[in-house]
Order: sequence, then structure tokens, then C-alpha cells
Amino acid sequence: MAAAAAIAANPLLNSSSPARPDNPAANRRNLPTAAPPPLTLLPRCRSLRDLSQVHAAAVKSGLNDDPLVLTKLITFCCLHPSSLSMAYARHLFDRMPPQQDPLLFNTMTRGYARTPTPSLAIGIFVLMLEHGVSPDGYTFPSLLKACAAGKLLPEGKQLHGAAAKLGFHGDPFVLPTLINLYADCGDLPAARRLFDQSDGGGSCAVCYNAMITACARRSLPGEALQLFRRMQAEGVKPTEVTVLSVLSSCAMLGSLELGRWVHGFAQNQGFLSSSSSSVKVATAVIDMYGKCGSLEDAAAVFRAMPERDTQVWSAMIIACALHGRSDLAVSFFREMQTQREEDGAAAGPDGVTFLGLLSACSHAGKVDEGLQLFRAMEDFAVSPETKHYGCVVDLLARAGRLREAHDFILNLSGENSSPVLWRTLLGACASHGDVELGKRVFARILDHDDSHGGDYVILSNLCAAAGRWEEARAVRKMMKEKGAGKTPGCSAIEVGGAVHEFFSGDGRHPQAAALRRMVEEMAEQLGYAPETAVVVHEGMTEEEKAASLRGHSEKLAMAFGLLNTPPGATLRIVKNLRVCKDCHAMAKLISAAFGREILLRDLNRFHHFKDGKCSCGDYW
DNA sequence: ATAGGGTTAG
Repeated sequence: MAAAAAIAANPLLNSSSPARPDNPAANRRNLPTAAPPPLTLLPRCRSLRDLSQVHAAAVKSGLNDDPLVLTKLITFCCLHPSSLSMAYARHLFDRMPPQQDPLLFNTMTRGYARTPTPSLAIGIFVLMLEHGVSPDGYTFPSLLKACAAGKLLPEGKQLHGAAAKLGFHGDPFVLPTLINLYADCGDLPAARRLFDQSDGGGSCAVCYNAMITACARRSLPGEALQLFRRMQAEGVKPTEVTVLSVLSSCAMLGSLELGRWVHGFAQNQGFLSSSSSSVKVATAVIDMYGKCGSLEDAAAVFRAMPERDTQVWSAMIIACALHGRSDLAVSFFREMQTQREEDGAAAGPDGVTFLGLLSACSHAGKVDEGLQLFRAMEDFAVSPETKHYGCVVDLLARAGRLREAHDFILNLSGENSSPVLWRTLLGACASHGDVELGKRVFARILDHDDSHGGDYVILSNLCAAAGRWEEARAVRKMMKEKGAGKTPGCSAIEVGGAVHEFFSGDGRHPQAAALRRMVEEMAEQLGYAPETAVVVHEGMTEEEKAASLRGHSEKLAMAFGLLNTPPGATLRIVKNLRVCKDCHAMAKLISAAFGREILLRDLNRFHHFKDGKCSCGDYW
């Protein structure tokens, strides 16, 4: 805030003709035009130590504090920024004679923006203003990027104002960073206003990219895709970055048809070959196919890649995990190691790779294999984080080893114990019907966070399923008193390229009546017995409970799919919560009776129903 | 020298 005030108070930004004190031109005398010998070593520097040695050699050659030497060193540090190299750069920067050229200030700011240390970046800007150096077009992008990284909205707004006063706010390099600043600081409407008001309606591809990416990152895939369509309608050429965000939006929505089209588009544009970002685009394509239910397509794209980095291996392994294929996940992992043995420079696993592996073992019930991989992390110098511990808890608990999971959490140090771990355990207590442990775990969660409606629902259903109605009711009552909300269940299905959404008990859909009848008929004919025991609401009759189950969003989406797709077509459904037990049972029956494959993406994984069976083996 | 970017438990 002090920095913001300093920016606001600076006369440079408040007078119409900026102050330009005379430059003591003495610095520029007799500079050698070619780099002195020690400086030719700079490109080979790999560490701060190397740099200091070059500096020492320069000093020895009588180039002590020579502006050219200092500039070269500072530039080098800022091109390879780390907190150490930036500290060294700053040390040298402070020895530079006074300057008028913004170049070195910009260089320093860029280094700080990449580290990122926004307060130091702003410090350089303030210094610039104090020295009466006028910012140029290169000054603002780095500064704004630093503010976005540090979520410094007040400072960012000041810089926005400063850029506007100096006429740089509409600059094609500044505008996208401004959009990004507001988006990263959580003010999406402000970002959108800038985008809409910009000359030409945001007609530059990078502005579109900034806006589309912002939507994708805020989990607004629909908005992102709408912008993508508008971009194409306006004839703005999408770039690699555009397709990355668009693919990630397709992945969120589970829109296989659209995702496949974008894959083809990316291929036609050459985004998947011979470009520096082709590995990233391929990763996004693989992730999209994995999340849209086609593990085969994901693997085919992966196989076709000439080079693979850690992230693309991870994405492939995560796709296997989503589909419950721990066998494939592990075989990809082994292949990764084999490549590493053949080529020491090939990619190795990181924390994300292991998350994928652990979650794959968890989904497949491979407890011992999972624990083995967890212990193997050490051999790969990957240190486990809370997420990995969460996988281990899930691995043990889902398999019914509830006590072991419980003790595992207790033995973790403070910074790793989080209500989320207990929440994982609570879910497993529910699926294994352990009311006593469930109640104790629930109490632990409540110590930390009593606002999560899902926790109450799980415990209440657990009690109800065990016939302990009084306790179930008490938990529901507690939930009401705490005002804890539950996310409404929502399922989406893509039919003919359009995504249709259904909410639990949805009466708003144009086909609502037909869908209801369809679900009722199916319920009658499929010989399915509704699991009314899980419905805990005061004073409901059995029929009312059954009716409530029939209104679940997954069932509505399945009925819609059956009515609106040709016989035999695969149904692809995405749900925002875990699939309900009753719906899971019905999906199995539908897959057999109607001869349909049903791919249902859960909050956590895929359920692939075929011939009356589910790929999860009823283990989830 | 400046902008926008892929994978991440349950």
C-alpha cells in the first residue's frame, strides 16, 4: 500500500509534461564495443557461483563496476531468475550510475515478476519514478504480471492508472496483462469490461486468450467456449494458447464431440507438431480425451508423440487412474523408467505423477501396490505432500482398512493433518457401514470446519442405513442449524454437440414430464428395488422416498440420453458429485436392458457400464 | 527485452 501511495503521489504521473532531469552523461564514456574476455563466459554460467567468478574476473581485468559489465551480469541474472540470482542482480543494480534509460529498470522488473516477488518489482518502478525515468511500453507488462501473481489488486489498479496516464493502457502488450491482472485477482467482471471496451472489441488473439483462459480457470467452461466461437466468427486466428484453454473447457464439460473437433483443428493448424508448445497441446488433448471418456484416444495421441515431458506422462497416468486402470497406469510408469534408463535426460516422475499412480491404485483396490509406490517416492526424491497422504488414507480406507487409515492420519505431523483427510475417511466409514468410527471422525471434522454440508449428509445417511433413525435425524437437524449447504446434484449429457444439464428433482426441463415417465417405466420394468433406506427426510412415505430417488439428476440424464440418441449409442454423462448407489444400480440394469454403454463421470472417476456391469467392479 | 498456457487426492 505504501508503494501504491508512492505511485499515486509521483509528479511524473500527475503533470502533463513528465520531469526529465539531465542525465549525467559521464557514464557513457569510452565504453569498449566488444564484450571483454571474462564476459564471453557468461552464457556458460549455471549458478550464482559461476556468476560471481565472472564478476571477480572482470574486476581483476580492471572492469570493476564498469556499467557494461554490470549490465551484462544483471541481464543474465534476470534472464535466469531465482531469489538468489535476483538478490545478486539487485546488489549489482544498486552500483549502477544514475540512468535515464528505462531498459535496465525493465530488466530488473521482469526478473522480479518471474520469481515472482511483486513487492520488489513495484519497488523498482517506484525507484524509476523517483529518478525521473519515464516508463516505456516494456515497463508495464512485467509489473502487471507481478501484481497478478501476488494478487496485489490495489497496486495493480494504481499501475493501471499510471499506464493510462502515459497512454499505454491500450497497448497490445499491456491490455492482455491488465485483463489477466483483474482475472487473477478474482474480479472477472472488471476483466471482461476491459476486454469488451478495448478498441476493436478485444480483436487481438492474445486478449481473447487472456479472457478465455480466465473463464477456463474460474471453471466457467461454457463462457470460455462461447468466447472461442465469437473469436472464430470475428475471424481472429486462434493460437496454441487458445486451444489449450478450449481443450481444458471441453474436458471440464465432458464434451467429447467438441473436444475431438478441437483436436482436429489443432492438428490442421500444426499445433501438434514442430512447435515449442506442441507437447503442451498434446497434454491438453490427452487430458481432454481422458476426461471425456476415451482412454483409447488419449493413449493413441500419447503414443504418437516423439518427445514426452514429465507432465504429459502424468496426464496419461491420471487418465488411466480416472478409468480405474491401475494396470495401465503402472505399465506407463514402468515404461517411463525404462526410457530414463536408456536416456538419462528423459523425463522422471514428480509429485503429480505419483498422485496419479496412487489414485489409480486406490480406484482399483490395489492397496499393497499403492503403498509400495508411496514408499518408492523417496527413491525418486519426491517428497510426499498432504495430497499424497490423502491418497494413502483413501487407499487404505476404501479397502476397509479403516483403523489403519485412522492411525495413519493421527501419525501425520500438524501441517499435514487437514479436515480433508478426515473427510476422506468419513466417506469410507459410510461405504463400510462403520457408524461408531464415522461418528468419531465426523466430530474431528467439525472441530475444524462445520460448514461442509456433505459431511452431515454422509453421516446422516450412514446412521439411517444402519437403522439408527434418531441419530440420522439429529445430524440433519444440526446441519440445518449450522446453515451448512449441500451442493445440488447436477448431471450433464452431450447430445448432438449440445450439452444438456439436469438438476436433482428438475421440473424445469422442457422434457421433464417425459423423462419422469421414462424413469418410472424403467424402474418398474427393470426389476430394480429403490434403496429408500438412504433417503432420510422427516415424514416421507416409502413411495415419496422412491419418487425422490427417481428424480436424481443421473437418472434424468440417462433417460434423456435414451430418448434422444439412436439405439446402441453410448451415453456420456458427467456428474458434479459422487454417483449415488441407487443410480449406480439402475445404470447397470439400463446398460443390459437397452444394450447401451454408459460412461458416467463422477466427481472422482469414470463408471463404465456395459452388459449389466460397471468397470469400477462396484468398488468406489 | 515486453502479453496469453498443459497434468494435480476425495
